[in-house]
Amino acid sequence: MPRSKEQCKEMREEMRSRILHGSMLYFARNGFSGTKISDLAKHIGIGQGTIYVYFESKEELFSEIQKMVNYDADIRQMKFLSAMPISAEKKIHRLTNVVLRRLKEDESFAGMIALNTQMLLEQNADCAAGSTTYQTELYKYTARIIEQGQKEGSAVEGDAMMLADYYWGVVYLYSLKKLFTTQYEMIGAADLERTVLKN
Amino acid sequence: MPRSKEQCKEMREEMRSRILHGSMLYFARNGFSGTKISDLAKHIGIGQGTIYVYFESKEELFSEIQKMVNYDADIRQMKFLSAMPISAEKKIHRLTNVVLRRLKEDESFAGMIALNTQMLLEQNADCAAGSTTYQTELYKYTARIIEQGQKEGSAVEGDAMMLADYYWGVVYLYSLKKLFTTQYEMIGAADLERTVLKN
Amino acid sequence: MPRSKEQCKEMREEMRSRILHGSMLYFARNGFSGTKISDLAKHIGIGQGTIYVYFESKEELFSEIQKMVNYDADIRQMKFLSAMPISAEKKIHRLTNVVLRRLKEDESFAGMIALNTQMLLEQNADCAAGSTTYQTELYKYTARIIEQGQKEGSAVEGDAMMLADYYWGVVYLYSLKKLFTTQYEMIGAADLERTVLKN
Amino acid sequence: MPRSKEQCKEMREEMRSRILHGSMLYFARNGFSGTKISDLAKHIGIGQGTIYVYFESKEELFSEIQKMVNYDADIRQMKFLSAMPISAEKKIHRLTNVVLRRLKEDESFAGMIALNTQMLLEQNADCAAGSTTYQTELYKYTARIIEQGQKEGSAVEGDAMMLADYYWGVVYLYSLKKLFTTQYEMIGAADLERTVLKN
DNA sequence: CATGAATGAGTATTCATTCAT
DNA sequence: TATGAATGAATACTCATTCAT
Repeated sequence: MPRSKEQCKEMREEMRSRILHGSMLYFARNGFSGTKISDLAKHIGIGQGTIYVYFESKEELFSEIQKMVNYDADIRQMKFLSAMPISAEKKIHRLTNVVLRRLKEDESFAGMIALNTQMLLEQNADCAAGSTTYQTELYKYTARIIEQGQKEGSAVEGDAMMLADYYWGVVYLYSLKKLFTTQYEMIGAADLERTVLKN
Repeated sequence: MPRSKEQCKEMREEMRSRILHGSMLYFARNGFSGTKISDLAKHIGIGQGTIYVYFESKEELFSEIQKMVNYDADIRQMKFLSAMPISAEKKIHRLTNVVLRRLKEDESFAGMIALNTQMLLEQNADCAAGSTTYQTELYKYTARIIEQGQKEGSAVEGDAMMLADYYWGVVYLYSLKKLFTTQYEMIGAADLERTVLKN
Repeated sequence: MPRSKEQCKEMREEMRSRILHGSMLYFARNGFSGTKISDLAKHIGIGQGTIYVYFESKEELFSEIQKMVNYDADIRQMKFLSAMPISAEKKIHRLTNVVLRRLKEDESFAGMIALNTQMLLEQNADCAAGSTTYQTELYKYTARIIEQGQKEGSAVEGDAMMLADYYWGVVYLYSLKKLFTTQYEMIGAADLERTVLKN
Repeated sequence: MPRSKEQCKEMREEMRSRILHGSMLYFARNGFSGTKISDLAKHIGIGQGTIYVYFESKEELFSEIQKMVNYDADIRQMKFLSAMPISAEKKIHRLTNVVLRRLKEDESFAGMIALNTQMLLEQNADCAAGSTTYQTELYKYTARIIEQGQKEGSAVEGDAMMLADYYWGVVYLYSLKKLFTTQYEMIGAADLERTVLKN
């Protein structure tokens, strides 16, 4: 018995994660059918077969990536933010700052947003209400903040859910820019906030 | 030879156009690699071989579609609009009304916007300045209107080209909604205009 | 080095034998290409790599199995039996009893017969007279008994070698039944003997 | 519209049949996992893709072959034979003659028998009573003849179904010889009949 | 011209084999 | 020595493209 069970499991977890993370941007950029397993493996720096040690099929890999990008740390933060005892305007400032900073620094964040939003789009097409609670949860808390802002007079009028959708839609838009264009100009906080805030 | 040359040519033109239009939404929805010629042909209601009578390859078909959606009627209108002797605010109102009406009524318009924007995104990635003058022309005239608005005090501050890009980005966003989701809520004129107009 | 060389060698021999025996039925049932090393290892209860410590390749393992099932204890017994000073009928009774008893009790025997016969079949196909002396030796002594029986009037007429082949063919047949079917009815001695004996 | 619908359908039927028949012997000889689609296609003289125009997968092709070799012309003949107003001995003579003649002349017949019997063997293993009514039907009518023979005193004693199984088992045995060996000696009628007939 | 059956290059997936531990 | 994770050559399967009708 060469390696301890624990070491083994750790290694497995690590490789699985490596594949998952290494694939995410690839899928986000090229879509499902535009992504070749052979390219993917080369890009990650592993053999093609290795992918099939960890995932049943290309489809399963993709679906696991979708699950991964759905992870709820963000949701909890949003829930927390929405419940804070500060003005909606401030909340939106904070949210916007966080979002734009991550978008600037972290390509993975852009990939996550892109995959999530695309999932949401395609899933609506299927009318299969599916598992995409992530976005809707995120939207729900964002809408809550917007409603607070509407009461406080800082947010624009209109259906809060739709406005939340608008806000995150614009975030998606600039995620795409981050993913696809090399020389792009990131949106400014003021511009993004204008989707939901007056003035 | 019973039919005249003209009739023949007409028929050819008609079939070509049928393929082009029938493919556009398909490509807009599924992307290049997500679109199978066999599905496409079935969807259009013709044989697979027929496509190859009119187009050299899948790539040529796609590129012809891209050329088609680039057609310059829109550019001329924008040029005309930007040059009109009215306030920028009014111009933006008009533009927005036209855009939203077409988006509501016409799925093809959504497809056009989607394909154009995707082209722009991917092309930047390639750093091949390519043929996408369409968008940039459109953006240029939009930027011109925004600059006018900035002078008049109705438009928000910032780089006009970037704001134009933002405006059309949001239009792209709701084109995607139109294309993918069945039960979607179209953005309102006020929300769209807020990308570039104050208040 | 705590263990003696002998112990070591013994352990090696033991594992080698374990693999050989554990694989035999698997190959007999699923054939060469129907047998996966991974399944085999799982079935034996060892790691895949272990097999390659003892055998160069899947092919070598298979060929070693074929050698093993060819082992000559049986041939010597047959030689001995054929030379005994009793009637051919009695010899065939004895042979049949031994064969049917082993077939009933021992799945490995069925596997051995199956592999041997298949080897014989496929080898003829290759026209490579190969190493399968086993069967032919066995057949030779069986044929000798049959010839004796023909002189004594107890055996049916015809080419003795062909009748031997028939006899063992039927044994192969019921080996397959043993290997593949759970609820099967083993052939009776009288039925088997009728391949070569009158009455 | 180039070809008439009928012509088209005919061509399809013909190619399907060509694949089916061209594959049968290949599968009978090499088994499922020993058969490569690429080899198969080369052997039939068609492109690999063509196979997938007619069959979903290698498995489906194999299962369609199994259905094909199950075809009931034989069953009807057996039913007819078993019901004829002649002695069981004569019936068995006729059956044996027909079977041996076909076995001699027609390799496909050998393939059919081989596939059918293997199916029967493996299916019993699965305990899935499956669709293999063919063999059991055949066995049933054979058993009926044997029972008649037992009453008439020409057939050996014992469970008629088991004897039928024995008879056809021997036919399987010589089918394998036909399929695998080039220089083989076909069993004689008397030898085959001795499985079920006295003397 | 229009078709869809046939094709093979390209892509996904499997599995015998290797190798670090 | 024994292991099982990693590998890539081999294999199954797909799909853009061709071509006979």
